[in-house]
Formats: sequence, C-alpha cells, structure tokens
Amino acid sequence: MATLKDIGAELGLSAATVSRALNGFPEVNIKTRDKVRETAERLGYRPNRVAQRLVTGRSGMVGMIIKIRADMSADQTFFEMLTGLTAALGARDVDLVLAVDQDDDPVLPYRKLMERDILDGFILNAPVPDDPRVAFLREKGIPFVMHGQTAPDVDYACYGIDNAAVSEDAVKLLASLGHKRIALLNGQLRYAYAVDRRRGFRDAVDAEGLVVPDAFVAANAETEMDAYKTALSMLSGRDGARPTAMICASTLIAAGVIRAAKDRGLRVPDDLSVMAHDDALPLMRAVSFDPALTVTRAPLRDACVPLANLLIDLVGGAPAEQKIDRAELIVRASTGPVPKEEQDPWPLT
Amino acid sequence: MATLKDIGAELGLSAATVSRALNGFPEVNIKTRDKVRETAERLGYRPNRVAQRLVTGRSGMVGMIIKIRADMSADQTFFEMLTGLTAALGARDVDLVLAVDQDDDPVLPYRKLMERDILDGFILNAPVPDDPRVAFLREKGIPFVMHGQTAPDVDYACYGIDNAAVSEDAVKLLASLGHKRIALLNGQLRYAYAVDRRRGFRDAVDAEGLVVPDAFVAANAETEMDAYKTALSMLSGRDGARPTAMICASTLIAAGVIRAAKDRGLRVPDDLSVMAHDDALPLMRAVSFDPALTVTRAPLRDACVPLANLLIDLVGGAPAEQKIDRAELIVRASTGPVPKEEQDPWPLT
DNA sequence: ATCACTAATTAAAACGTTTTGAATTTTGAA
DNA sequence: TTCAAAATTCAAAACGTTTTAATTAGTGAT
Repeated sequence: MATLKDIGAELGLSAATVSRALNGFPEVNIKTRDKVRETAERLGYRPNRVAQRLVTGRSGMVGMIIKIRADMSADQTFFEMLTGLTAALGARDVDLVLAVDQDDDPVLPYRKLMERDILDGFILNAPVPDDPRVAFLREKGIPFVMHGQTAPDVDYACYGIDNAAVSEDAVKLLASLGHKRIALLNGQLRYAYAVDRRRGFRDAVDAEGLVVPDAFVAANAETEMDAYKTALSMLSGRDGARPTAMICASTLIAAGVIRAAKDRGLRVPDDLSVMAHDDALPLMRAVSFDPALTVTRAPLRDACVPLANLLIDLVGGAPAEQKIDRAELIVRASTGPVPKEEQDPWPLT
Repeated sequence: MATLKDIGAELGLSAATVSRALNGFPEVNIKTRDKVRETAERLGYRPNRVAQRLVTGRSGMVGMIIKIRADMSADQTFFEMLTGLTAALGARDVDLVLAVDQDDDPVLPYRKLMERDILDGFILNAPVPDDPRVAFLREKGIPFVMHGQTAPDVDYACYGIDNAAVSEDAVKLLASLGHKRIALLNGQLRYAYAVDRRRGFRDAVDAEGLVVPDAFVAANAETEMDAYKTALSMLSGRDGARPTAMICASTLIAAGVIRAAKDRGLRVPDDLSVMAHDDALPLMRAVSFDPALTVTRAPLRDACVPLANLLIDLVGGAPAEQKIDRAELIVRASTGPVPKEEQDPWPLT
C-alpha cells in the first residue's frame, strides 16, 4: 500500500507537502498539487484511516443502538435507516457501529458501548418524551444527533419532520374536500412523533371547527392487523357515525385500513377517503396501492443524510443544530370529496 | 485519558515495560506487573485502540453484508446474528461494520466496502452452491469466514451445523415412532443448507426403506403463510395419502403447519407429528408452542462465537478451519407414534 | 544591493501503542 | 570475589498521518 512518503519520494517532496496537496491546502503550489494528485492516483494511494484517526484524535466511528421490541416491528424501517446511514456516513469516511439493546434500562447499552469502544458520537432514533438517553449523553458530554425530537423546542442536535404539520396538512386537505368526520389512526403515544401528530390533529380539527370523539383517535396501530381491526371497529358505526376519512400513521396502517374498508363493502375514495404518512419504504410503495395513496411524504432514507452530516459536524466542533423539514403533501387517488349523504359532523359531546 | 506513559511516569517505568506488563509478557517481573496493573486500574487506563491498530497494521474491524431480499424475511434472523456477533466480536475488541446489499451483483458490495474501508475480513452468511463471493474473496486474498458451507467439503474457514444430519435425525426419530409417510417442508433450494437438508432427508428415508413422493418434499417455505398453504395442500390428500409426520425448515414454518393441521381438524401429535429445526429465535420459542415442539436445535446466537473467533484467528494468521457441529435433538410433545390406521407407506412410484 | 514581505516547502513533533535490540541489574556458580 | 548467564528494564524505532514552526526561495520596492 502506497504511503505519503512513497508519493513524496517519487516526486522529491516531503510527506508534509504531499499531505497538504491531497487535502487541498491553499499554500501548496498548484503545479505541485496536480503532480501529487496524479501520482497518488497512479500509485493507487488510499490514506490510512487508522493513522488519520490517531493523529486527529477521533475514531471515525459513530454508534447506534437498535431497540428490539417484543412485537418486532422494527424490521423494514430499520433496514431503511441502515441503508441510508451507512451510505451517508460512508461518504464522509465514518463507520457505523451497531449494538442491540435487549435490556430494560435504555441508557445501559450506550454506557457499555462507550466504555468498550472509542466512539465519536451516537445517532438516536425513536425519541420518547423526556428521553432518558438525552439526559445521559448530555451529562457525559457525548455528541449525539436525534432523529426527531423529544419536544417541540430542544437545544440538542436533531433532524426530523414537523409531525404536527403532517396532521395539519392532512386535516386541511380532507376538510377542503368537505369531510366533517375525520378519524386518526396514530402510532403509540409513548413515542414523541405520535404525540406531535395528535396535537397537530387536534389543533387542525379545532381550527376547522370540527369535533372528533376520542373513539376515533386511535393510538394502538403498529401492525397491519392492528390497523385492520381498529378500522373495522370504527367503520362499524358502533361508536357513532362512521368516519368519511381516515388519517393513518403509516402506509402499512393504510393497507390494513383499506382492507377493512373493502371487507365492509366501502369503496375508497368514494365512501371513505384514506391518507397516510409515507416513509417511502421500498416494499410498501404508496403509488402501488389500489387506489394510489394520498400521503404526506418524507422518505426515511433521505433523513439519513442530514443526520449523518449533523453528527459529523457536531463531532468536529460545530454547534448543535436543529433542522425540521416539512413533509411533502402528495394528493393521489385515495382521497376524494365527502359523499353527499355523509356530510353531517359528529355531534358535540 | 491515561496513557502508557502516564502509568510509567507514576511508577518510574518506561512505557515499554508497562505495555508488556499489561499484556502479560513473561519477561516482566511479577511484582512490577502487579504494581502496573493496579496503577492502570486506579487511573482508569484503557488502551487507545486506534494506536494499537496503527502499530499492529490491522483495523480491528470486520465487515458483513446484509442482503435485503424482496420478500424481506431477514428480520428476526438478522437481529439474532447481529446481537451475537457484536457481542462475540466485541469480546475480542473487534468492531462490526455493516453494509446493505441492494444490487444484483453479489460481490459488488464487498468490493466497494473493501476499497472505501480498511477491513480485516468478512463474515458471510446464507451460502449458495458455488457462491461467487467465495471466489472473489479468495482471489483477492481477503480473509473471511462462512456461516455454513457451500458444499460438504471446502477448504475455507467456516462454521455451521451438519444440515444433512439435521434431516437424518428427524427422519430416524419419526421412523422409530412408526411413521411411514414423512413430508419435508424445506427452505429454498438456492441456499446450500436446504440442499444439504434435502440430501440428508432423501438418504435417511432410503435407509429406512421408505419412499416420499416429490409432492411431499416442498422447498418454497419462507413465511408462515407459505407454510400454511403448503401444509393445507399436503394434508388435503389431493396428491396421495396425507403424511403422518412433517419436518419443517424452521419453527416459523412449523407454526404455519400446526395452524393448517388445526384448520383441517387434525390433532398434533395424535394425527400428525410435527418437528422443526430450531434456530432458537427468542420470539419463536419452540417450548411455547402448543404442543411444545420437537426440534433439532442449534441456537443461531451460539454460532456467532465460533464465527467471530474463527475469523479473528484467521486474520491473525491461523490456518482456515472448518468446524461443523451437530444439532441437538430435543423430543417434546409435537411428535408421537404413528396413528394405528395410518401405517401404510406411500406406494413406490 | 538591501530589505521586507510573500509563497512554497521542509523538518520535526505529535498521536499512543508495540516491538526490537541494547543496556542494566540480579542471580548463581566457580 | 569474579564472571557468565539469566532476568529485567529501557531507549528508540516503527506505524502513517496531521500540524507547528522553521527554512528556503521568490518577488518587488527602495
């Protein structure tokens, strides 16, 4: 393997100049810079990352802890994050070290990984309100970036989408189509995103002058089967007039909802409008739904780039930055005007 | 962070002696060794892994490529491997770098990871016959260890179980219970393990003087739903007298089979004996089945320890070793004697 | 010519460990 | 005592990079 010294010897230069030339420092003569780069190319030079890391004092590795839940619904989402993160981190020569969390204590795996290893920082996901991991890492002074955020205003580095706005956009669209009875099939409320979505939903519903009984705001939907059952129940009319529109936490949930609608003999969107938030998982494509699904869209994989960059910059000394994007609203075929005969709102309780 | 020099300064020793003391070299005085160790402990010394790696010329990282299949059945198995491997590698201070394979070319991700990174070696899984990854890595001289093997006799490092014996043990047990009609619900034959299981099955069946028509040797079972459908079909009697025993590729498959038996009104084990190979996935526990499942058992997580050690030793210059264990046969409640009225074998074709 | 200043390059130190070869101390026998 | 051998320890080199401080060469103005 060629080293800086080899390249220097080839050209009668010192390793220092070669290093600077390759790293694009301004004080090196442009002619020597080009010669150096050409020679490096020719010798197939690749910097020794371990040596770089030794001198810079950073390990070039960041950690991520995967929590395996008993219901095991991590799968798809996890692979998507893994794909995106390894690519985004790799583009800046950083490696991802994974560990699996099987304990009850949410901070223990971070502590263990930190003392066994030399990690520059962590990527956290699935924030919960008052996340204990945040308190721990902050106290230890360990850099981290959160995918999402534990509360609307935080001062640690994070990237995510505005989950209140996700609900708001959905409600506004449906209200503009005349819907008065809009249900929400939310994720579990122990996660911050679900809390935000519910808040956005409630606020937007209020702003439209509508009412949604608690029975039509579900928060137990993790699997398609959960969603199917919940939707069946909501559409039965048992808890009040059936909704004319349903907002789903994910495309997986929407799949269950659509199946339930079919089994109840309801057409989408003629009898029921369905929309969902879309993480753009490759095996659950919203455009492939029948009918194609109206969504708020924010590809999970895209989120990995800002996450990686935020963390790497943070490790490099940059200030902690919060970046919140707004999901894109894409109207497709699963939403339509409210049926003429179903325009009555739910009564005030 | 305390360094070797700090410890040396504290005791009036050189860094060299401290290094040797901590690494247990025989030429260091036992009294100084203890003093050094005590001081290291007191100062909270942890060796700088990057510096170690620079001088030893190894990166201390091994890679693993995860193939995401379109049917996405990797999930559980993958998490189990990840858990076991990070633990087993971590015990020897080696990190696992993951990458995701989304391409058609099976060797491309290895090539890419190799040129972007400095990896000491790879862990391969899910071998297929004539695996192109083996050819590539061998040609490049990159150390690797295979979980399983591409063929019965290979000369690269590998660890796995004897899959022919898995089938053999199952057939022998069932034959000893008087079963004459034994079906196999195998994994996909593009994987080497499924080929081995089928061979072992055929050989054992022959040795017992039995016959199994092709219709009762399935190789399409990946999901529980697949298994359910296949089992329903086999138990229908459409392709010949229904089997009195079924050997399943995994506990997941067995779950589908048992459900199918129930739906056909067959009792396990009174009307149908069911057994499976058990990777000991925590969310699919054979003992929790109703009835508790008779299995050949080889915990996936246990395999990670020899895999990690084999690879690390290989990187350290040890010869490539092949290690094949035999799965444990555990007889539980899902197997029983053949029903009196179902003792006829399948006819010779 | 001299000086000051800029541009370009280099030598050397640093990162923290392992390892080589040499130096010192201790031990045991004569 | 003295000497050789064995047991310890040490100084220095090495790994390959980045960075600091110093040096050389080049430029233009006086």
